[in-house]
Amino acid sequence: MRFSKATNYALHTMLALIDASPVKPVGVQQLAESQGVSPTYLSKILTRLVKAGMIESVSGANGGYRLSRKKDDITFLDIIHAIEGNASLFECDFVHGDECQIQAVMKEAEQKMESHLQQAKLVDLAQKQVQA
Amino acid sequence: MRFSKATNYALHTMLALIDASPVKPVGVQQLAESQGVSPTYLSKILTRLVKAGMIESVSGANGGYRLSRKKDDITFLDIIHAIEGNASLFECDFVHGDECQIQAVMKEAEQKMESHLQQAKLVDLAQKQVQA
DNA sequence: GAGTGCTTACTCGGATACCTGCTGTCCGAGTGTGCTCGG
DNA sequence: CCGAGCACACTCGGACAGCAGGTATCCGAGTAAGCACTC
Repeated sequence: MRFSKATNYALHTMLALIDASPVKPVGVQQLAESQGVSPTYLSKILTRLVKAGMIESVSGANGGYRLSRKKDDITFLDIIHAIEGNASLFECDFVHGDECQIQAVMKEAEQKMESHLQQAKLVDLAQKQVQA
Repeated sequence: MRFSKATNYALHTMLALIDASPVKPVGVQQLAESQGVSPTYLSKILTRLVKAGMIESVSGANGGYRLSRKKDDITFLDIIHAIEGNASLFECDFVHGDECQIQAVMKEAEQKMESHLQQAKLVDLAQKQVQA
């Protein structure tokens, strides 16, 4: 169980978009080049972020992607859920009486991680980079 | 990114072994039957737990598996690491200057989850089941 | 009665097959921008 | 000078291929317990 590379691409791309202008969109080619991914593949990933309502795409010449929310609203968890899905990390499909005690513990642990990711905002990292 | 079914099997099997006698081993067939898995597959999973030093196998007639540690020492994290591996959930293989800020946040979140899993012990669940 | 050997029950490990999901590519379609050309 | 039309740059979405890893099965080998049989 690992996070997919797509999640990594998505996080880095969002960070780049936060640093960029909120008005003028950034092209996929430029975003892909800075990460060493193929533009077509990155486009596929960004489509998921668009559907999640985090960014919006501008087609046509000088098109690209830009944020559709305020920077402050974007958490790690939002991006991860948009890419990986909202499904629980652990699912016990056995039929015990009542609920599975093991699953309960796993979900607690998962929520510990998620609460940290929900509190972490990408904009904080962007500011750090600017300061450096 | 999800936990594998093997992890679920391993956790349930360990819980069954904790409830069972610490001396007399439990056969794979019995363990597999209670979870609806094939014995050969479960055997493969348990081999990993053996290599991790959590249980030991007894071959021959009336053989099977039994704990090789004290019940109190067995945490969720031990089992998960034995099955899923110790690798980090998130790896950023890009070459930024210094370390990746994003990866740092992800590792913090991962550690939040792991610390919870390390503190959670299977023996507590076993007791709950006995009480019920 | 004791010891030897056979049968049986069980795990071990490797090899193998299947399938799902991630990763990545290709291509046709749609869309907006800017330029050109004719009136 | 103005507007229509064209070429270009760019994203969108589906279809498709490759690959890795999880899931599961099969089979031969090793091992210990229990029983029978012989001396």
